[in-house]
Amino acid sequence: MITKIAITDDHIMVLKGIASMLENTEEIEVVGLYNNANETLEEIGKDKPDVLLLDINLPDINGIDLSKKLLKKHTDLKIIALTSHDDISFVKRMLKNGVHGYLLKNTDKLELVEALKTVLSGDLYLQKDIHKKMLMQSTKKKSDNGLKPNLTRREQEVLVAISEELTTQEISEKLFISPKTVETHRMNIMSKLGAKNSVGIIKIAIEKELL
Amino acid sequence: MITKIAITDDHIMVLKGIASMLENTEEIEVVGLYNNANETLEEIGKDKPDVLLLDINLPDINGIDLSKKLLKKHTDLKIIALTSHDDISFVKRMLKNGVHGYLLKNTDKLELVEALKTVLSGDLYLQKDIHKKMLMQSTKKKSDNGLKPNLTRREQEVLVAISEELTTQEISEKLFISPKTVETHRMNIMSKLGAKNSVGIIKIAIEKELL
DNA sequence: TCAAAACTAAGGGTATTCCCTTAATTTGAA
DNA sequence: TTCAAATTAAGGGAATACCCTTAGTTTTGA
Repeated sequence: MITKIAITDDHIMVLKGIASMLENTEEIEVVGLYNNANETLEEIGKDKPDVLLLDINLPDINGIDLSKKLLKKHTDLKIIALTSHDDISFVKRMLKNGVHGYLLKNTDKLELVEALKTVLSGDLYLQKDIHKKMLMQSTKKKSDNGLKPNLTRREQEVLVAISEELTTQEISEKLFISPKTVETHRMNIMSKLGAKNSVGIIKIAIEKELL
Repeated sequence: MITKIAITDDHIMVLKGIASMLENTEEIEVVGLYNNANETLEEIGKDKPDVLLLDINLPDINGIDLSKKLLKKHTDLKIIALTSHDDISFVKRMLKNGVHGYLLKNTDKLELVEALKTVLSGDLYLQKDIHKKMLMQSTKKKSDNGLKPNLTRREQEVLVAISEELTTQEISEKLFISPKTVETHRMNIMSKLGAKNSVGIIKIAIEKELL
């Protein structure tokens, strides 16, 4: 079973570099080399690669939109994102859009073949370095949340009720307290969370995982 | 430089298994073996390990709370979580709580040493299998959200403004449209998302990643 | 046991949201 | 070009949220 590969990158060096790395490999055939997004969209239909190595930074269309479009038309296509370095935010969004893996451009042949295998088997391929960065980033963000404001038991109950889209009246009936009391609690919650209104309460509560 | 290791696990087999795996290794010294959380909390102060291999499923205290407590007292301690298999949700929460790595219990010596090195150098160690699962899970969840209701461009802008805790008046000034138009958009957003009020809009928008 | 924190409640406004309807104008895709 | 979708806008009223203050009661931890 021969695997057909295509590559999209606006730097010819990269294009030829990867192609030559794969040329001497059995089981792998390079069927297409594209310089930009539009060329990719036009030619991929006739080349029919199994896997596309896709540079994220393209001159015409950004990698996110391009991969979305490609995957809509070619549902069987596997896409591996190529990144130069620090565009981790892009990688995250591309993964959400159904991209199957990502690689740094300084990847050696061994890892490249490994990535191709993984992706073809249906799994996601996730290069170590970037993966670590992603997790570091996400854990940093979450610990960056600051201290959890400590809401009282009652405030917590009111918070949950607000998040259930209940009105003050309905909350008061649910908790068997006066609507005025509910309002007091809501005001205190707003002040503790630094929210301007109930929308802010919910936004911050979800952020800080109070719900 | 000798690295001091301690291990907490309620299964003696596991405890001795890991200990013996590491015994013949230079540079690594096992300084403590603990059967449960309380024993760990009591003894770790005098054993002073550099790294603690910590089983998540303990009889007395759960791994999340334990690691939180340990890291509060011993800020230099590195903790690697040991998981039996499918408790990925726990792993996520432990990472948030500052744990430095996690390993499956069927890890071989090589990977264990690799994990120790990584963690000691200040990085996170993330075993491939679990890592993949985590990403699969998170991408699955995100596509599982049901169809994204397709808000129009303008509705999207209004949505963002609402999430910024702006009032109708403020939104109208930001977008250079009448307050009445903003209200119309908000009503349409509510109807499209199935929300009862702005709180619901934000809750659902965050859930479905429209923000 | 005793003070602090939490919970309760209300008055009295003002501001904002919610709801329904109708309709003119603009935009985008077939 | 043409028609549907999107954007704009308004009237008008009821409902709800927001804001500030004060204050009695209950719970709880030191």
